[in-house]
Amino acid sequence: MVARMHRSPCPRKGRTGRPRSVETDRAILDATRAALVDVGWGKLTMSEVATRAGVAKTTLYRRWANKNELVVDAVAVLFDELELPDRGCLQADIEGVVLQFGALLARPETKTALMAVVAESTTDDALRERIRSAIVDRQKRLVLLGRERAQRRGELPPDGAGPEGALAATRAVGLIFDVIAGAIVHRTLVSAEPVDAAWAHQFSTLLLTGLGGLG
Amino acid sequence: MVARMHRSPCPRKGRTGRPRSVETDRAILDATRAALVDVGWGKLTMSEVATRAGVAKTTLYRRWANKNELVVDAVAVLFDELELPDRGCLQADIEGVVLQFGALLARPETKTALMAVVAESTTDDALRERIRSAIVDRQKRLVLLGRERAQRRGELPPDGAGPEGALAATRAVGLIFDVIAGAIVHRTLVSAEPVDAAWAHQFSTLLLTGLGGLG
Amino acid sequence: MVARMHRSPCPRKGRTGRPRSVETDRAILDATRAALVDVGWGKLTMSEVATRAGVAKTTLYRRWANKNELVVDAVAVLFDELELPDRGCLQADIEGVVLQFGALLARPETKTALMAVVAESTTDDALRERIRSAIVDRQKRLVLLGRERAQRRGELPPDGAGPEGALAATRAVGLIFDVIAGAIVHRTLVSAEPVDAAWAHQFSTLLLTGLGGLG
Amino acid sequence: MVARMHRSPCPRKGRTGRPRSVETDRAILDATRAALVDVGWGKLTMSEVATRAGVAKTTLYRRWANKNELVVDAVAVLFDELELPDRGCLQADIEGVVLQFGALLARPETKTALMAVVAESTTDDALRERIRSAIVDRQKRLVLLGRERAQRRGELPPDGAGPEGALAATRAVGLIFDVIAGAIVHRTLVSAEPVDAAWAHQFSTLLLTGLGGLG
DNA sequence: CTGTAATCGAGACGGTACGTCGGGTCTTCAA
DNA sequence: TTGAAGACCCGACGTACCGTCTCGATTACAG
Repeated sequence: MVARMHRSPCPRKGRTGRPRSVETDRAILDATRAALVDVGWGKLTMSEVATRAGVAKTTLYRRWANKNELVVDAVAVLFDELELPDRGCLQADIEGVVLQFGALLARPETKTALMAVVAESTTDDALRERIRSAIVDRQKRLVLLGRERAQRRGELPPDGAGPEGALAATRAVGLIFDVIAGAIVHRTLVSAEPVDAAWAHQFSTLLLTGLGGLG
Repeated sequence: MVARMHRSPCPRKGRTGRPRSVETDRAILDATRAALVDVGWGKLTMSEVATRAGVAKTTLYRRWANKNELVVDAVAVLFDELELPDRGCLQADIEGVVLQFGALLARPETKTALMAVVAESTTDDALRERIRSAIVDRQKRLVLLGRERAQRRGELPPDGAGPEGALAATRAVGLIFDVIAGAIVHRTLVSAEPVDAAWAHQFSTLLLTGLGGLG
Repeated sequence: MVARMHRSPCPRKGRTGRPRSVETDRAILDATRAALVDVGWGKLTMSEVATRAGVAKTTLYRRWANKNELVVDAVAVLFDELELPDRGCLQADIEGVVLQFGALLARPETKTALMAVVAESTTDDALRERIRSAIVDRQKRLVLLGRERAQRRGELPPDGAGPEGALAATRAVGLIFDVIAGAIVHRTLVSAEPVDAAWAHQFSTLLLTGLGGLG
Repeated sequence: MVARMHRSPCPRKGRTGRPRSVETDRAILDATRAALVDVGWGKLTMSEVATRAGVAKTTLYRRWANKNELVVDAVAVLFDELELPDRGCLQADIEGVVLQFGALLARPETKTALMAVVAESTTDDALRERIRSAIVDRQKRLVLLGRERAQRRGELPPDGAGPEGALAATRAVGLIFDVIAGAIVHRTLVSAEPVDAAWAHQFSTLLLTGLGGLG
């Protein structure tokens, strides 16, 4: 385990020396997103980000070990927007979150960066962990919440009792999450087609009633 | 439109001079995959590929315009393995293809490269087109085939008549493809968990019966 | 002209606030010389000096405007050792001072730093002035003293009378200084050979009797 | 001993690959001297040299390991100008070469760079060797030539016979070289005064007749 | 004593240059 | 014309120092 001094300045009491500027933090993340919009992930450079943020390259590297980690943090805050307002029934809830996530992925900064860092994470465990905690968990929470709400409404059967019931519930949440998020990502990035109301409706129908329901 | 002399050696009749070695082609693609396994997409370099293939960089660039296109071709051939043997019922067919695609994505060269080039394709139309023709269409074909087979078996309702029926069918195939491929990619790369028989079964059940069926 | 607050703490009367530590001054100059010995001029850094002196970089810059000036002062004190004991005759006096200066230049901190700051001084007038007052004048004084002593002994003709006599004397001192100091510096740094008793004798002979005396 | 691939491409017969451009060599050295004139040694950067030469930084580093070695080579060619025309008598010969060398050192590119690389050479043996072969030996040759000519004229006693005679001659040449070159360097750089005809005359007189002759 | 005004250690900061690396092109020679 | 070798231009990398700055914590001397 490397002695990571990056991130989390963690303003300890006995801290000496000049403290890190919090404005600088924000300026850098904002600049990163702006640069992603303009030049995309592939052409994104640390120098460019530094220049846009009005900051020295050194300052970037003091906080983030590399481009990947910076971008994860820059993009992560966008996922805080995601919410799950109660629209009365499960299908409406699903369509709502699908549209929200679709809109988020339609933004150029997300589109170009998200899969890139995921690809990098296949050979970088620290990065994968950062993605999980900064992005994935934020999304999974919504699936959990929606499922519980539907169970309260009686739209979905309650979790089985005992430990194996809890395990099955966890598995189900994982599966549903992969299906929903995966489908949206795939349509947006691979198929390159928009996640609109029509698609969201068709998708939610499939999810609720299975393949037979599509006809 | 750039004057693409790349790819498609297309052995024209009146072609003069020394012909390109086909062994060289294979050696390069093999070296590319081997390098992907060892260093991942992020650290992959053209020089490295050239060295491994025992070939000069010039030779690479004579055949592929850039790193992205080379990698797409190197990975694309792996997708030729995918088949859809008739296992008797729709659910078994789905589970079979899910496991096949899961196994393919479990290979490090696919895992690290696929999403990387997809990410690049968000800012490179030529690359997106190459991905579509070399990879996506190969997969979509399987969805189409499986659906037709299930319709012949009576497991799924037949396409509606007339042009709007055909359109609905196309939409359905697109949706199903995004759901299946998206779920597998997401589980493998983002959730970083294996696509095994249990998961394949649970997923196919969800797909066939909808959320309610999970309980 | 910049408002130089550097150097010369000059304990003014009405001075309030915490006074500068004099021990710190010494510690810094010692650390500078030690660092020069270890890493040479080219690799010398202010941070390194600060660390060795157990002092913050700020403290250095409060006292010296830059690396050059610090090094000049650090090296200058070494030139205070130079003396001109009366050895009875001019040649012995010359050989004595030549050996002293040779020994001084043989020290690694002097060797590596002296010509470096001289080189810098070609594009920095303030630095040249500092070198002149801190180093050059200390040496020139010896030439002046030796010449006067030799004139008293009758080994050299007295200065001519009147203003043009004084001018000629000044010119002669400058010339002699350049010849002696230059020869020693050149032998040490460029020819990279030692200034030992034999060389000192041969050199003093040349100086006293001219080229013909070498045979 | 490091495997130095720098310099001396040494166009071997069986050489493959694109050969190094000789024009590039010249362009770089010219650019180096021009940059020295404009910004001085201290502010000289490899990037600046590369830009001026219309060349990539990589190309510089392929040929020279660092700034010091590049500058030595760039300055060295200037020393090829030095000659020793026969002016009839020893004193005139000396004054001629003194003025030539003085003029050379008065050029800003020489002034700022020469002592800088000499200073660096105190902690870099490879650099010292390069300086010796590229610069020092070119100058020493002139001393040797002048001495022989004066001996033929009868202005200086001939070398003693036998091996100890040869040794003494070598020592004398070394001494004379250090005295002449050292005096000129010292006057130019340290005393910062010009080497003009008057000084050259006074200096040559001192060299020929000794200190007594100055009166 | 107590406030004021400096000093001090620590370290963040904006810069500038470093020396290296990789991408993609071009040049030479041999096959 | 292909192909190997490698020079070349370009641009980004991540690091190292520079000299400045902002902190909080110490001092001395003045009132």
